[in-house]
Amino acid sequence: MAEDKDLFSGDFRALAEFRYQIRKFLRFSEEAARAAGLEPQQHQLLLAVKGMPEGGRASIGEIAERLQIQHHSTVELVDRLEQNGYVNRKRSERDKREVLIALTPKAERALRELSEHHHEMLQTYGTSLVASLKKLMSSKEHARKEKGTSSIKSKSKAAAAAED
Amino acid sequence: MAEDKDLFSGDFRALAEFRYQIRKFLRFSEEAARAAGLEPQQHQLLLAVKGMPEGGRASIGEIAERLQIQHHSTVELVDRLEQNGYVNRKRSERDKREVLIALTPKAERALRELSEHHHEMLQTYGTSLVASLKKLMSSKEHARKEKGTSSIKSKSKAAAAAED
DNA sequence: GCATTCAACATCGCAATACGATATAATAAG
DNA sequence: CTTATTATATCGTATTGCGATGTTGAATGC
Repeated sequence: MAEDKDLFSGDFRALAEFRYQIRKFLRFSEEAARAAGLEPQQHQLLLAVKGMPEGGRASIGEIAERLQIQHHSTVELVDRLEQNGYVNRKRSERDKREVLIALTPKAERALRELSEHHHEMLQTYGTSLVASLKKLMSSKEHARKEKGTSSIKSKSKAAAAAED
Repeated sequence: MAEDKDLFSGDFRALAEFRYQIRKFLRFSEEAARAAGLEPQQHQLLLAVKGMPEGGRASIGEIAERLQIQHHSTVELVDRLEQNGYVNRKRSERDKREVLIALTPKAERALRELSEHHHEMLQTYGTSLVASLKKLMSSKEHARKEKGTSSIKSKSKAAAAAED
C-alpha cells in the first residue's frame, strides 16, 4: 500500500474536483432542508427512517449506522426532532432496550417536499457527479500503472497561482 | 415543480441508499483525516488549496466556493490550520484585500498520506457509489415518466455501472 | 482629488453537530 | 444469580457553520 508515493497535481486536482461536486450536491440539499425548516442532518435522519431497507427497524442504532454517526449523536438528533414534532419515540416490545422512531405527518410532508427537490437536483448534478467520480477512479488507476505520462506537463500553473 | 406528488417507498429507499453510500465514503475519509491528526474539514481545505483548478488563486473566497461554505467559516478553518502549522497567510500584492493561503511542508506530507488512503477507498467504494447514484437517477426518471412499472431491470445494475 | 460604493477578509455571538467518557436499563451468557 | 454485553441516554467539550457587524482596500462617481 505504500507503493506509489508519487501523486501528481492532476491527481489532487481530480480528487478536489470530485469533492467539489459532492459538496455542491450536498449544499443544495442542505439549503433545501433549511428552506423547509429542517436542519440538514435532521432531514437526513428522517430520510433514513423513511428509506430504511427491507426488514430494517428504525432503532437508534440502525439509524446511526445509516447516517454513519455515533449512537449518541443520533440520540441528540432525535431529541431535537422530537421537540419539534417530527418524530415520536416508542420502546420496542421485542426488546425493551430498543427505541423505535416513527415519523409524524409533519415529517412525511417535509420529506415529500424535499425529495421532489432532489429529483430536480439529481437531473442537474447527477451527471457531472458521475463524470468526476469516474474520471477520478480512472486517473488513480492510471497513476498507479504508468506513473506520469500525462499529468506532469502542467507544472507551471501551481507556481503561477502561488505567485501573485 | 409540484407535478408528480407520488413518491413510492422505493424512491425514498433508493435516495436513502445513495446517501448511505456517500456517508460511508465520507466517513472513511473523515476517519483517515483524524488518524492523520487533522479534522475532516481542515483536510478538505488543504485538499482544496492543493487541487485548485487551473488559474485559481487560493484566496479565502475561492476556497469558500470550493468547499461550499461561507467566507467566515473558511476564515475560522484557516485560523485553526495556521495555529497548527499547516498553512501560512500571505497578502496578495495585486489586491491587498485578498489573503492567499500557502501549504507548509507539514500539510504537503499529510495530504500525500491521506490521498493514498483515498486511492484504496475509491477502489472499494467507488463502484457501489456510482451504482447507487445511477440507480437513483434512473428510478427518478422512471417514476416521473411511467409511474408504477417498478424497477425490474435492477438486476443488471452492477454490470451497468461497471461498464464505462 | 475626494466621497461614496463595493469587495475581501476578520470578529463576535450563537446554534447544530459530533465525539469521548460515562451512566442506566434490559438482555444474554456463564 | 452474577457477570458481560447491548441499546439508549447524559455530560462536557471541540469543530463546524451561520448571521450580523466591523475593517481595510479597491473601484466608481463627481
